This record gives sequence, C-alpha cells and structure tokens, in this order.
Amino acid sequence: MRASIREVARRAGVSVGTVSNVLNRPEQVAEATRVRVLAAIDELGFVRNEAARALRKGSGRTLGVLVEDLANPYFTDVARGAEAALNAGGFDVLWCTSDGSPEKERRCLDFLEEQGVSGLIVTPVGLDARRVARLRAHGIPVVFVDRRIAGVNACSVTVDHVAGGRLAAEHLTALGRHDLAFVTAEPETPPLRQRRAGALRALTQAGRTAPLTIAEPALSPAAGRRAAQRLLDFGTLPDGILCANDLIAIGVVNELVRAGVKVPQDVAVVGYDDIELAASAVVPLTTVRQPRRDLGRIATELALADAEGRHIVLAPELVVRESAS
Amino acid sequence: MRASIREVARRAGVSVGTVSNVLNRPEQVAEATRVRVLAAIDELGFVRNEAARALRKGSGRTLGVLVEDLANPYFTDVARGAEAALNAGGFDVLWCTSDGSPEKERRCLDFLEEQGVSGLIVTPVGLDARRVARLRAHGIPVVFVDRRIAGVNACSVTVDHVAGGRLAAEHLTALGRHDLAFVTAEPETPPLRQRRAGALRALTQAGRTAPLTIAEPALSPAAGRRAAQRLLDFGTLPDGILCANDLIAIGVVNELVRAGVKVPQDVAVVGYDDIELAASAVVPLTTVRQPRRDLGRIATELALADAEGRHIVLAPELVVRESAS
DNA sequence: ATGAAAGCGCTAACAA
DNA sequence: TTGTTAGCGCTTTCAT
Repeated sequence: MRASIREVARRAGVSVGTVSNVLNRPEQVAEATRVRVLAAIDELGFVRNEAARALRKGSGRTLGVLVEDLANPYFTDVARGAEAALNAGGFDVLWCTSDGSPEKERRCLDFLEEQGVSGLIVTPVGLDARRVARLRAHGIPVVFVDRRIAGVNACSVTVDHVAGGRLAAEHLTALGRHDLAFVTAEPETPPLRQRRAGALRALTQAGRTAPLTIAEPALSPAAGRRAAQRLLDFGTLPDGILCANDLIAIGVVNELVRAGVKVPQDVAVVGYDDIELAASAVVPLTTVRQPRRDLGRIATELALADAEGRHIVLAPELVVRESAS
Repeated sequence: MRASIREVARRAGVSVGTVSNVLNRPEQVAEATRVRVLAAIDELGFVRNEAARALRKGSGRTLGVLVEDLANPYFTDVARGAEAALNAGGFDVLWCTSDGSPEKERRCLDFLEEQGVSGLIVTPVGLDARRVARLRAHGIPVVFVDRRIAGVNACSVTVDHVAGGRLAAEHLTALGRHDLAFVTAEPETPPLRQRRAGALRALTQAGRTAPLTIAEPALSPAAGRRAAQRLLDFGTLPDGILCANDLIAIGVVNELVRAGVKVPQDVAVVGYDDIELAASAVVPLTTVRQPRRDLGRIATELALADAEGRHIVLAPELVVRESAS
C-alpha cells in the first residue's frame, strides 16, 4: 500500500541505510546516489512513516497545544502565534480543545501524551499538580498560557490582567464616568476575576464606589446582549460599562444601540482582548489589547527551551476607539 | 523516563502480552491479574506509546481535518461536528489549517500523511488530482467538504450554494427590493461564486436586472464595512444587499447603521452561514443557514466508511431575522 | 560513501 | 488464562 524505505532502497539499488541518509543527512550521500534515491522516492510516492521514526528516535517533532475554545478569536490568535514559532523551529502542532471541560482536557492530555509530543502548551481548565508532575517526569515540558495554577511547577506566560482591568477603569474615570457596571461570566475564570479585581482596585483607590457586577453564563455576544437588557430593565443605566472580553462588549454595544442608547455619549463601553472584530463593531470598541500572538510565540520558546520555572508576564495596552472616548 | 509496557509487566509480575491484553482485550484477562496490572500502570504513570502501536498495527486511530481558516466560525463549527462524530467512533483528530495557501496545504498533507492518519477531511485550496490519487493509493480515504474539485475521485459533502443564493435573492425580491448589490470576496472561491450565480439566476428568471457586484479582498467584517462605504460613496444606495457570508454582512450592517441608514427600512441585508454572531448583530441578521455540524459529521462518516465516489449535497435554509423582513 | 544489523514499544499469533 | 516471540519501518552505529 504505502511504500516503505525498503522498497525505495530496492528500487534505487541501495541499502536502507543510504535511503535514511538521503532523508536525514543528504550531504553525506554522493550526488549520483542521492539523485537516484530521490527519483525512487518520487516514483513510489514514498512518505516517511513518522510513527516508526518517532519510535526509533524516542520522541517526535510535535508539540501539543491545548486551548479552551477555538471559537474564541482570542485563542485562535494565541494558537497562530504558537504555530508560527513552532514551524519556524521545525516542529508541527497537535491542536486540541478542552471546551472548558476538565474531563475533555484530561482526554486531550492522554491523547497528546500517547502521541509522544515533546512539549505542551496549555490554557489549563482543571489540570491538577499531579498530572503536571507526571508530564514533567516523562520529560514533557509544560507551559501555561494566560493562567497559572497554584503549586504547579511549570512555566507560564500570562498577561497582567489586574493592570488591564485598571487601565480600563482608569480610562472611564478619566472620561468622567463614575456610575459603572462590570459584565463578566459565571463561572468566572481567574483571568476574568483578575480583570475585575484590577478595575475594582483602581476605583477604590480613586475613592469611587464599586461597579455593579452582572454575570452571564458565557463570554459571547448573545450573553452581552442579555446583560445589556438586564441593565436596561433596571431603569437607570450606568454611564460606563466594563466588559470581561470583547465578545461580550460587542453584544452589550449592539443591544444598547438598538435600544436607542448613544454609545459613548450616554454610556461608554470598554472591552478586553482587542480581537479583530473590535475595530469593526457598530461603534468601534475601546478595549484592552492583549499581545496574543506574543503569548503563543513566547510559550513556544519556553517549551522548546525546556525552561525551568520561568513566569513571563506581558503588559496589556489600552486601545482607545469610539465606544469610550 | 516514560515507562514502557515491559516495566509494567515486570512490576505486575506478568508478561508483556498480558499487559497488552489488559489494554486491548481486558475481558480476556482474569480479574485478579487485571487489577494488578492496572495498579502497576497507575503507579508507574504508564502511557501507551501510540507511535509503537500505530507502527505495529499499520495505521493509527486518527483522522486528519484540514480546513482553510480556523478564525472563521463557519470552519470551527464544521470542525466541531467532525470531532464529535470522530470521538464517538473512537478516533482522534489531527487539525490543520491551510490559511488559504496551497503551499501550506501541501505541507499539512505531508504532515498528516507522515502521521499515518486513516482518513482525511479537507476543504481543498490548491489540491490537485495527482496528490489525491496518491493518498487514495496509500489507502487513505479523502472527503472534501464544501467544495468539489473537478476530475478528482473523492467523496464530498457540500451545500447547494446555488439554491442558497437563490433563497436569499428571492427573499429580497419578495420584500419588494429590486435595486440590489452583491458583496463578495476577491479572489472568489467556488462556494462564493455559486452563491452569486444562484442569486443572479433567480433575479434573471424574475426579469430583474443583475445586482451590482462589489468585491473586497477578504471575508471579514472590516471588508464589509469598506464595501458599505463604497456603496455609500456612490450617492445612491441599493435597497437590498446580498452578502457572500455573515462576517461581511455584519460589517455592512454596522457601517450602514453608523451612517444613519435604517436596516431594513432603507436597505435590507442578507448574510450567509448563520454563524452564532448573526443572531446577536446590531440588527439581527437574515441569513442562509448552512448545516455546518452536519457537514462535519457526514464527512466523518464517509471517511470512516471509506465510501467510494459519494457526493452528498445538503440543502441550505433561509433564516429570517430583522435585517431583511 | 555505503551496507549490515540491532532495536525502539507494541500487538497478535501461537504455544503452553 | 498467560507467556513467548516475530516483526511493524525507521535511525544509527559499526564495518567495509
């Protein structure tokens, strides 16, 4: 069915060792032989069996990237950053999504470990220290992206979400908005909690009251619309809304605009992430940008370098557009 | 480093064959022995080496899914449908993205073939008949999703985009909109061309004039905004706009609303795909729904069944929301 | 520059 | 029910 190195060797009239050399160390093979082998490879449509190679070499040339949700552009961008860096290093990527489920996360890890990945980049959902310890014991470096886990000995690349939340809150305060709301998701993952904590701290320090918190069960535009509806139903709107991410913010803005509320005149809205959609929203979104591709790239570098206990924290950046200006 | 089946055997005081049996045919192993082996597995943190298994068995339990762009929710939904079906069948998925580049598509195919996938689901970009023939010769069933390629002997699952374009156009006509525009992307992939052709045919049959066509270099909301700007610059707006997909439509609607144009009163807009965002847009989007998860599921079934030359065509469905009603 | 051969970890056929 | 063993396709060491 699928030609093996042996058939290539026979067809080219050389030994398997020579074929292997052509594949892996072509400079050590005489020009004429190499040409002959290459021709045989082409004629037979030979494709190297990676399973055999990995088995023999003891490890493959793939890294596992396990993210929470590929439908969220935040994660796709992180993933792309990682892929670009990986390809540059001669590695391929094995993608997995946990969909926020610890159970699926476990299955993905099993899969990736069985596949013999030589490193792992993860946005952890329910990962426990024991499992990480096992991975490390198996010689698989683990790098966390966007989240750290207490008591776990692994590298991480995160964004300073407390600073991000603070940036957002201070921006609204500087605009003279003092009656604020914060829209988040329930259950609130650590990054979301940190964003809210940062905002809260900034407001407290400025002597302001804490924002009203609204929690929706998802981080989607639909959830944002519902949150805005709830605020509209209260009768009295805040004059500024901080959102846990851009997808929610887009929903909030859409619902407000539909209800005839003027953004930003009546209500200013700030998102988080700066996904591509943010700039094209009905009212272009003021938001806190995360260096997403850098997250992926740096995570890759740490994994490939098999670094020990490094924790990189990147700075977020306020991007001012019309929705809060 | 990583424990092998041999160490498990030694620790449990059995032979490797028995360990393998516990792993693959547990019912054939005596209760007591099984328990002992399982305990050893747990204590050692044993993980099966899939490379060795695949090598021995001649093929793995993975399927390759190669899509064009994971940032487009259309593809993520297709991918999810495929994943669900695959997991149900005991398979795992190897994801790849071609990013619309034939060159990257080729690299991904090389990778997947080396990995020994036992089937392939592809939205082809530059795939040629020769390559597909080789895959088939290697015993790898190939299923195309969303597109067919002339002269290539492979199964496909597509949506009848001509019918979809027709649905959209007829809906606008029924609403009394006769001065239409069609916003598409350049280069125009076959599915986009078919949608436009369907719309055109419906209009011609109804004795209407062809819509003005606007092409933007991408299928993004940003592109949609630019298209709408161009229409606004013309001075006289159409009263109905057909969009090549929802992402573009969202941009079009956003720009129109910003410019004070009333949707749908002044201009009705129809999208295509019915992505999640469509329902949460500022003006909820009338659109042509594609059964995306079904596409993924059926493609999986065809691949696993190693079907021959089956071409499944699914019907699109008009979803009427506010943007054209 | 090339060939011969061992062995990676696993499965399955066969033996006991 | 359990043990023994050949061999999957490849890389690499050691000869030649």
